[in-house]
Amino acid sequence: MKITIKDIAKALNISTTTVSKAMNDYSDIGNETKKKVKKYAEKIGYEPNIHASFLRTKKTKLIGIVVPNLNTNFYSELVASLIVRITKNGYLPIVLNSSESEQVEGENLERLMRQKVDGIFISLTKNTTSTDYLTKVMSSSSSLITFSNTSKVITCNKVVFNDRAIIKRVTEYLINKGNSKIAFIRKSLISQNSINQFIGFREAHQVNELSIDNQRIVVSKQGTLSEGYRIAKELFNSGIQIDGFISYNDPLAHGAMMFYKENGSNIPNDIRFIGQENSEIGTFFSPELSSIKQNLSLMAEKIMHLFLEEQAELKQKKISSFKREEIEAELIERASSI
Amino acid sequence: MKITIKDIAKALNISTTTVSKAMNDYSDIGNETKKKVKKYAEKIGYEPNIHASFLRTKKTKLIGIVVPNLNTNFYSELVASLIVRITKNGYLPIVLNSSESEQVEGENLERLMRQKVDGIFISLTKNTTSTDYLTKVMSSSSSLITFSNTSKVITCNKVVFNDRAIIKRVTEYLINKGNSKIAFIRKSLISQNSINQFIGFREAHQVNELSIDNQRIVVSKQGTLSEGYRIAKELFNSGIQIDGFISYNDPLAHGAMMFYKENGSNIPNDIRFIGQENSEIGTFFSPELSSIKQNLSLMAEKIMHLFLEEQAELKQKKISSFKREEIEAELIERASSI
DNA sequence: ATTGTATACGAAATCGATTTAGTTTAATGA
DNA sequence: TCATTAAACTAAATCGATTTCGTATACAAT
Repeated sequence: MKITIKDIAKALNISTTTVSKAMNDYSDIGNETKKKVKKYAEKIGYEPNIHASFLRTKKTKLIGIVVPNLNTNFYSELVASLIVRITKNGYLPIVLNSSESEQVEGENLERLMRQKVDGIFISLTKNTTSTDYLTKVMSSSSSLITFSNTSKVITCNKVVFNDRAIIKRVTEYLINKGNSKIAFIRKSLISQNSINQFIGFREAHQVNELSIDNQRIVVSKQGTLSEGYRIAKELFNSGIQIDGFISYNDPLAHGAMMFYKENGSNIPNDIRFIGQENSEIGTFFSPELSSIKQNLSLMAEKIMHLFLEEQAELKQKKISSFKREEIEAELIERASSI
Repeated sequence: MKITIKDIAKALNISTTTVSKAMNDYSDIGNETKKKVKKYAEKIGYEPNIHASFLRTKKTKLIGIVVPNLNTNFYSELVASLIVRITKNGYLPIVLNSSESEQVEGENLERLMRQKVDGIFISLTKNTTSTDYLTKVMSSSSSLITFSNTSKVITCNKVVFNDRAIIKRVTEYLINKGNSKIAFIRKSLISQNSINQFIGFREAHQVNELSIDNQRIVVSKQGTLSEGYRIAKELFNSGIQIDGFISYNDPLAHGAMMFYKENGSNIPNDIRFIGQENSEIGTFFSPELSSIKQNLSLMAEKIMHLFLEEQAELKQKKISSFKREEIEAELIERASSI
């Protein structure tokens, strides 16, 4: 709240215009002057007032991040990874959490648009169906990048994992080991993320001419250890036999594995288990859990790259087309599925 | 980037001054006019440009949150809780992660000061020793609130758990059950948080005229399941006997418990275990883990309250004194320590 | 009739930068 | 020599609000 370009101008006996231009490397300012200004600015600790410059440039150097549930390993790690990249590039992240509520998600987007952030990175909640707010963002001044869980309907920049392909691959991997009664635990019936995974699951069955029993397809909202245990118990008590188990995270697989272990099943011979997110808990208890590992750091990298690319194109007034990046996830094979 | 007070002024045939004053409920504007202005503003979807108003008011309606490690259940839940309160009160959170690096922490504080946020909520890394940056913040325009892990040296608003008292209570609880060789796993030797806990641990021993064997005091950086297991193994292999175990989180206690279970120890009869953070993993495996539960939501509430209080006082130009809030943590007693 | 006092409103300055549209000076070219 | 051009700089407008200081009107009090 102290030092302004006026102070520099006065001290160096030049105009504020020159100071501003020198700081921003305009070509019509002499090199000598530039050096002089920058040196003096550095010396007295001048820092441009971002809010003042916004009025003319319309750039806030702010990026909004919206996630469905910050309080999960997956998203807290992904957000942490994004924060690093955002700050490294001179931006600041406004982080908002939708708590899996479509309404809160909409409010969050409105808040960010009101703040006139330069970009919005969003992963949708598993319940989101409407794309009204996203469309609003598209026609606002903030550039939009959807990631992880996005929408098929809207046309915009997207960075996703190869959900369909990896689940297809993993399912076939189980089928090839002789498993034909595979349980599949999904996050929701609506989210694109989950739909893609299920398509992969289905394709693997089709290719191998196996049918899917819908009784083995379960939606789990909590995604906790205890829910995994409960789901396994219910399958068992209902007499629904399984010889394979794929879930959308590790705690679910682990909880289910606990139940079947207690029940005398031999893992992996009787049932093979595969989780996702490759968390520590998977590696710690016996047998170690196979898990699909998503490279969160790479996803963060791609998101930031896409954003910076778009900013550069905007500057040159090029019309940029929307891109879709797909990131390879991989199976970490451990004792639970060998 | 569209509708401004000018548009409203023109449409209603009044001055921009009147519009601005009406929107901000100045007393020298008639009620009729206020209603008219607000109604029209609502109708055309006017929203004040925050950056423009900053120039005069010096208020950004931005709050910075700095945590040592976002990628933990503890902090991601606490941050999520803070975000809710911050947005509910018309502010927006800039979330930064220090990754347990004192240097990054300093950079984060500088970024937030440059952005001229109205407030900074920070929990220090476990390595932070210098308070230079905090002092800088104190003399800046942002009001500072330190929480969870703060510094003894600096004078500012603080919201902490009753670390000393709860650990003293829990330690005495074990002592009263006949345990005298209690292992204590701490986060660091430097952080105030950890120091306070250790003081409580020591006091409990002093009151009960027991001595502490330093070999049973271990610093764990990772705080993971596997590290808990490893620590237990090392204690055992070094011939250091224990009959109680208190750690700064649940995975550590759980990992250690696993080792001793494998080793034929009877829990809780031979060794009693107490973790912290009351996570799901603690309740799931047998025996269920006793854990100290911190009310993160209440902490978030207190932090926000302190901030709003200070803002109100600033407005009235009252000199506010610094407050220190202490939040009660409680022991959730389960099978591992009965 | 004159003064005083609320009440309701507005002109213009201001916050701290950027940017447009010149201006000055010196060098170049025909 | 005179017109051009390039390089280096600046005055002033601008972004979109807030705030200070004044003014006009109506009404009550003296």
